[in-house]
Amino acid sequence: MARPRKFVERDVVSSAGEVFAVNGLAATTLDDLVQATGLGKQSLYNAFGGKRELFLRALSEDREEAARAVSEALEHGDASPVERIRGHMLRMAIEFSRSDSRVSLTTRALVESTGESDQLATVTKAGIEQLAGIYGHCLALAHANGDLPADTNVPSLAMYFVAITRGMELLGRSGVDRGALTAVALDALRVFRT
Amino acid sequence: MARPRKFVERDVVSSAGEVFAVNGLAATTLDDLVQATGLGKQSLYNAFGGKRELFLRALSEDREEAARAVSEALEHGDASPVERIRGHMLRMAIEFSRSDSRVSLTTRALVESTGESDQLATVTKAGIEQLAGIYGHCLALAHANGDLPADTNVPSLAMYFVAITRGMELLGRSGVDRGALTAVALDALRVFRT
DNA sequence: CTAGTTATTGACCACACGGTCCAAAACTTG
DNA sequence: CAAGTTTTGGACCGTGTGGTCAATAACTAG
Repeated sequence: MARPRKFVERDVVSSAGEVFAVNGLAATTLDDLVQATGLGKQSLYNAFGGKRELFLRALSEDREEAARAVSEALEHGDASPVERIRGHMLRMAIEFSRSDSRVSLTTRALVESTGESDQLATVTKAGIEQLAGIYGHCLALAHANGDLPADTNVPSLAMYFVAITRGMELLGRSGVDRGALTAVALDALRVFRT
Repeated sequence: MARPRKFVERDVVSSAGEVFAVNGLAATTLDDLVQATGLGKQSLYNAFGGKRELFLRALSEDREEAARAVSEALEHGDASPVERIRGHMLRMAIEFSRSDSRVSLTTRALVESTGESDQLATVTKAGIEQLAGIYGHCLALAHANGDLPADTNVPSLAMYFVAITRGMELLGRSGVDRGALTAVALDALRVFRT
C-alpha cells in the first residue's frame, strides 16, 4: 500500500546511539547522524521526530541493553550471588578501562539533562532505579544466604553498587588504567567481608 | 598608561564557571557568557581567547577549589583521619543531594572531552590524580594509626574514594535523595571496618 | 495498470553560533 | 593638556545549525 522503508529502526537507533555515546547530545549534529545512519534528514525526521527524540530512543535502548547485561551477569550462573557480583565488578573494571571506552548514554543524559523536569532526567532516573533493583535482587539472595552482615540495608547497598560503577566509568574515561580500576573494584567489594 | 579594565578576572572566571556548570561546555553560548559575566564579547575575547579557553580557566579554578576544600576537610581538625574521611563523605552526600546540585566542571570536562589528547582530558586526569593524592595522604595517616587493615593498598583505596564520590555526584544529579545518598556514603565507609 | 500512500532525496531556510573589526572611550604618564 | 595605550561596545560576518519543503520514487491493493 505504500513505499516500504529502506532501513530497520533498530539499526538506525543503534548507529545513532554510538554517535551520541562518542559526542554527547549537544555536540552531535544532525549531519553526524545522517552520515552515521545512512538515511536522509527527512527520513530521520519522519521516523523519529528530531535529534532529541532520537537521542531519547537511543537512550532507552542503551538502558535496556545495560539492564539486560547486568541481569544476565547477576541472575544466572552457578556461582554464589556474592561471587557473581564480584565477577561482574571485575568485568566492569576491564570494560571501563578500555581506551576507546565511550561513556554510556545514561551517564551522558544525566550530565546533559537540564533540570528535574527534563525528559532526560526522568528516563535516567528510572534507569538508575532499575539498575539498583537488579543489584538489589542479587544482594537480597546473598543476604538470605547469610553472605552479608545481618545489619545490611540491601536497597542502600544496591545503590552503592550503582554509585561505584558510575564512578569507575568516569575514572576509566579519565585514563585510569585497568590495574588501578580493578583494584578499585576489589576495594569496593570489601563491603562483603563478613 | 592605558585604559584600566572594568572587571576582575577572578570574578569573570567564577561567573563563567557557574554557567558552564549548569549548561556544560558545548551547550553554553558566547552570549550566555556575555550575559553572565557582564562584559562584552570583545573584552572576553581579549582577556581569555574564546569559549574553550575560558572553560579551561574555569575548570582549573574549580579543580583548585575542589582540591582545597577536600584538603581542608581531610588534613585539619582533631578527629582521627578515619573520622575526618567519614565526616567528609557525609558532607558530600548532603552536598550532592542538593536539588540545585550542579555537576562539577571536572566531571563535565571528563564527559565532554573527546579523545585522550584533548586538553580537557589532560587537566581532568591531573585533577583526578590530585584528588586521589589528597585522599591518599589522609589514608596513609589512618594506615599508620592502625585504623586500616594491614593489607590495605593505600593508593588504590584513595582512588576508590574518588570513584565513590564521583558516583555519588551522578546519583545526586539523578535525583537520589539525601537519605539514600547518606546511606550510600555509609556503605562506602564499610571498607574501614577492621 | 491505476490510484493511493508512504519513503526518499536534495535543495532550501531562517537563525544562532563563535568570532572579528573598528571607532570611541578611559586611563596614565610626561 | 596631549600623546600613547589598552579596553570597550556594538555592528558585522561567514558558517553550520536544526528543521522544512516539494518533487519524485517505490510500493500495494484493487
